[in-house]
Amino acid sequence: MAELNFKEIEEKWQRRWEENKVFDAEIEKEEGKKFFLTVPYPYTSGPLHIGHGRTYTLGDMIARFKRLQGYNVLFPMAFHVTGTPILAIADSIARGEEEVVERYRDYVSIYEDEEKVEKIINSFGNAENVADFFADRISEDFKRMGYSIDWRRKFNTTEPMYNKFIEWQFKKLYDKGVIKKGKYPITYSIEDDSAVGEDDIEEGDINKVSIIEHTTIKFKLANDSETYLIAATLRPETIFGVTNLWINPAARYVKVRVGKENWIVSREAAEKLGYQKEELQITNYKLQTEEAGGGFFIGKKVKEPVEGREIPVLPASFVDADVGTGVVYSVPAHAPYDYIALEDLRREKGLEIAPIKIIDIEGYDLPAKEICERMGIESQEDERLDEATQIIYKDEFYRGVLNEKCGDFAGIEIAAIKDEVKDWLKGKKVADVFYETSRKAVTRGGGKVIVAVLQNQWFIDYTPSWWKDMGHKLVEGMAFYPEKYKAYMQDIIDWLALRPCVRKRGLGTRFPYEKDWIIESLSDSTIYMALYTIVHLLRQLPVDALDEKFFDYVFLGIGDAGELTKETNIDADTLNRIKGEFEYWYPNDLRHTAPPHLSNHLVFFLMHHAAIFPERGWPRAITLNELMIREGRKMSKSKGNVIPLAKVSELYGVDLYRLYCAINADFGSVVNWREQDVDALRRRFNALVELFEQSIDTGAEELREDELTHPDRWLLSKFYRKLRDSIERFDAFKMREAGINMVFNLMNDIRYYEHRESEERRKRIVRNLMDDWLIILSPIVPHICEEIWHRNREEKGEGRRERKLEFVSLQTLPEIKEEFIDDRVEREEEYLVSLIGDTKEILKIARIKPGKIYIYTAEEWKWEIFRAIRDLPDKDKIKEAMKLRKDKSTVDFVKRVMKSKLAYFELNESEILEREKEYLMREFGCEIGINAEYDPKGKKKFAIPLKPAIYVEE
RNA sequence: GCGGGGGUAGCCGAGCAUGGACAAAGGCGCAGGACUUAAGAUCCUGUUCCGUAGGGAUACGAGGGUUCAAAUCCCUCCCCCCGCACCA
Repeated sequence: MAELNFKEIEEKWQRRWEENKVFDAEIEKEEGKKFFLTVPYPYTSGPLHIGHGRTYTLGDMIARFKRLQGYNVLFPMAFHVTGTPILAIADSIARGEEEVVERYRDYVSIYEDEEKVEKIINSFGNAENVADFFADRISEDFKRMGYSIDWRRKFNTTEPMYNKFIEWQFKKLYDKGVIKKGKYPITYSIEDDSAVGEDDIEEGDINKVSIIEHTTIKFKLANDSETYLIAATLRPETIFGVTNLWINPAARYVKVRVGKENWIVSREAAEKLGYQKEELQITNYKLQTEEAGGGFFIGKKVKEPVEGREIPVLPASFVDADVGTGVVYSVPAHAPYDYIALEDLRREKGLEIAPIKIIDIEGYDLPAKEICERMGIESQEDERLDEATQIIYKDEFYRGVLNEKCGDFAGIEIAAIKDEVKDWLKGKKVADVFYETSRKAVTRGGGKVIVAVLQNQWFIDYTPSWWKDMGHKLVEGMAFYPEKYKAYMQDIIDWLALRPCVRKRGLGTRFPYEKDWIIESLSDSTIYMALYTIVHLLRQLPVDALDEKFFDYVFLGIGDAGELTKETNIDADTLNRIKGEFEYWYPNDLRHTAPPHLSNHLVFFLMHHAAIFPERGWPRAITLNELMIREGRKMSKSKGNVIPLAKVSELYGVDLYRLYCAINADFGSVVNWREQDVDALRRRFNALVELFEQSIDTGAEELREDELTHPDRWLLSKFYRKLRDSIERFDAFKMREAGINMVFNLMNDIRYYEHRESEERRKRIVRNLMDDWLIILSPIVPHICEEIWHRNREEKGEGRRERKLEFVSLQTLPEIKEEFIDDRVEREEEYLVSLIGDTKEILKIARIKPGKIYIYTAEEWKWEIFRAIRDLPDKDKIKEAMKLRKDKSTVDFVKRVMKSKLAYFELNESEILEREKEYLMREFGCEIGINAEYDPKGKKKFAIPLKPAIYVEE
C-alpha cells in the first residue's frame, strides 16, 4: 500500500477550501438555521502551543459538525493586541534584555529562516511589529490546523475601526451609569513613573506581586501633641495587646506633614506614602543624623490610641524600614517576633515587659511564647520566625476569640471581627490604610516597585442590582457545557463588584471621557463578537462614519437610516445591509473557551451583553474545555516543554493531533499529551485510513441488500446504531464519546466482522459504510476525510456535482438507516459470542483438546418459565415458577437463572446454532453436536435460556 | 479560609447523574502465541487470587450506613489538585 503523505493532503485540502471559499459565511436569503460560533481571539505576544490549540480545535470541530447538521455557520477569528504585555516585551527588546531577546529569537525561529531572524527581532522594539508578526503567523498556524474560519472578518484590537466600536461600548455603559471614578491602588514604578503589571516586574510571572492592605495606627509622642509615630500592621485587632513600639536603630526616619499632623515613618515609607496620600507633604525633616540612626527615638514614650497607656519605643533589628512604615507595634503575647525581641532585651538589658494576652485560643496559653519554645526559636534573627508567625496567625484567625481586654469586641472570633476592629479604629481617626507590595520587587528595568493610589481611577461598577438581575436572567436562559459551570457563573455574577477599566499604559482604545487613559484589555473584549458579523463590510466605510449613532442604528436599531445617511454619507442600502447582517448572525449561539476565563472574560462578556443588547441579542451557550498538559506536567515556557502549534503538522500530522484532542479527554478533563499515547493513536488512525483505502484501491463493490448475511446485518446494525449515538453525543458536545465510538469501537467491530467473514467481504462492506462514516468523522479529521471522500468518488466514476457540494465538509449528516438497526441480529451475535466464550473457558479450565462439542439448548418448559418470571422480583420467582411446574428441577433451574442475571430476550437458539454450525466448527476445529440425545455426563439439565449447556468430549 | 474538581487494577483513564449483566470500557505496559530470515508493524490469548466444566473469593482512598444488591446513594475521616481577580 502506498504511504500516504499527510502533509501533502493537509495542504491540498486547505488550499481547495480556501480557493472555493468553502467557509466564507454569507447570510442566506431564505429561511434557514444559522449558527454563530466564537472562540477567544488569541493574544499575539508570541506563538501559540498545542495547549492553546485544544480550544481552537474543539471550536472548529463544533463549527464543522454544525455545518453537517445543516446550519449556516459563521466561525470567525481576530487578534487581541490590547494591554501591557506586548508593550512590555517591545520595551524589553528595545532595552536589549538578553533573556527576552533570546526567547523571541526562539519564537521567530519557529517560523523564519535563520538569516531573517535578527532583522525581525530588531523590528520588535516597536510593539506594533510584535503584534503584527505573531498575528500573521498565528493566522497561518490556524489555517494549517484546518480550521474552518471565515478569514475575511479578521481584525485586531488596535485598529481605528475597533477603537470606534469600543468607544461606542463605553458610551453605552456610561449612559447606564456604571462607569465611575474613584481611588484605586496599583503597583507602580517610581523610576518609570508609571503603572506596572506582571509583565513589567522582574520574575512577575513566576513570583506574583500582589497588593496587601496594611493598617497604620497612630501613636502620639508623649510630649508632643501633634506628632505621631505611625506603626503598620496586618493585624489591627491585636492593638489591645500592645506593649511597646519597635524601631530599627539602623534605619532612617523622617517627619512628614499629613493634614495637621506630623507623622514619623521610615524614609522609604515616606516615599511610598507620597504616592498614596493626596494630602501628604514631605517636609523631609531629618530627625537624626545618619550616625545617630533610629536610636533617636529609643526610650521615648508614646501613647497607644485605645486607652492612652504610655508605652516605650524599643530597638529591634527585625524591623525593616522598607516594609510598612518601618515602625512596628509590639504584641508579645501573640506575635512571635515581638516575643523574641523582648526576650532578647530582657537578656541583654534586663528589661521586663509583661505580655498582654488578648486572644483566647484552645491549645495555647501564651501563643507566641509557646510556638517559639516548641520550635526552638531563640533569636530574632531566626528565619523560622516567619513560619511561626504564619502558624499563629492562621490558628488565631480561625480559632481565636478576643477576650475581655478588648472591650465591645470581647467574645468574638477573630475571623468575624477583624474588619470591624479595623473600621472602629478608622472611625476613631487613629487608623488608616497603607498599601504594600506582597514582596519586594523591581521592574525588569530595575526600578523599585511600590504601591501607588490612583486618585481618579475609572471603574466599571457591576454592583447595581438591575444589572446583576439581568446577568442572572441571561445565564438562566443559556446552556453551559459542562453544566456545572452554569451555577458557578451565577455565583461569579454575585461576587463581581468594581473593576478598574482603564489604565495609564498599554495598547488599546483611548477612554472617551478622559483621553489620557487607555481602556484595559479585558474591558475591551466583551462584546466584540458583534463586530464579527459586520466587520468585513465596515472596511469599505470611512472610519469617521463609525460614530455612536452608526452603531446605535446597526446594533440596537435606534435612529433612522435616512437621517444617518445625511450625516455619514453612507447610503441607506449599505446601512441596512450591515444592520441586516448583524441581525441575521446575532446572537452568538456558542462561545467556546476555557474555564480560567469564567471569572473574568466570560462574566464580562455576559454582563456587557446583558447591559447593552436587548434580550434577543444575548448569547445562547457557553462550552468550556480544560487545559492540556504534556507527559503529566503543565506546559510552560519556563519548563521548556511546549510544542508550538506551528510544529504540529510536521511532528504529528494535523488530523492525528485533532483526533487526539477529540478522543483523549472530555471537555471537562485535562488532556494529557503523551508521546506514547500519540503513537498508539497514530497506529489506530493509520489502520482506519488503510481500511478505507483498501476498499477503494481494490475497487471492492458494495454489498447488495439481497446478498446480506447474518454477520453483514450485524455490522450494519452496529454501524448505524453507533452513528446514531455518535451524532447525539456530538450534538451534546460529548466529542470524546462520539469519537471513540466512530473510531475505536467501530474498528473493533470491523475486526470482529472480518474474523467472522473474510477480508474480501470486509473490503466490500466498508464500501457500504464509507460515505456515511467519512461524513461523521470529517469534523474531527477533515483532511483525510476529504481525501478519501474524493478518491472514492473518482473511483466510482461519479460525475462532478456543483463545486461546493463536492466537499465532505459541506455534506449534511447521513440519514440513519433505521431499518438496519436490528436488536435481534445483535442479540444473536452476542449469544454466539458468549457461547464461544463459555466453551473456551471450559476448554481452558478442563485442559481438554475437543474431539466433539455438544451443545444443549434449554427445553421449551424452561423458556416458558423464563418468560413468566422475567419481571418478578427475585423473591417471588421461585414461587411463581412452582405454580407452573411442580418439580425440584424447577427450583434448581430458577436458581440458576437468578444467578446468571440474564436479561430476557426471545431467541430461537437451535435455529441460530444450526445456522452457525459451520462457524463453530471452524472456531473449535472439531465436530459440533446440537441438542443431541447423547448426554453421558448429564449436562443437559444445566441449560438455561440464552445459556446452553455444553459438554466437551476429548 | 472560601469556592471548585478529584482519589478506580502495574500506569493512564472510562464508569458514578438514573444502584443490579462490574473483576469493572479503552489505551499503555508486560507475558505467551501466530506471521516474519530477523526486527518492527499487525493479529490472537492472557494479565487480583484460587479452581481439571462455564465456578468461587477479594477488590474501586479509609471507615461506617441504607439496600435483596453499592465503584455508583448517605455520613465521617484522610489525601491530592485548581481559582480567589483587575492579569492576558
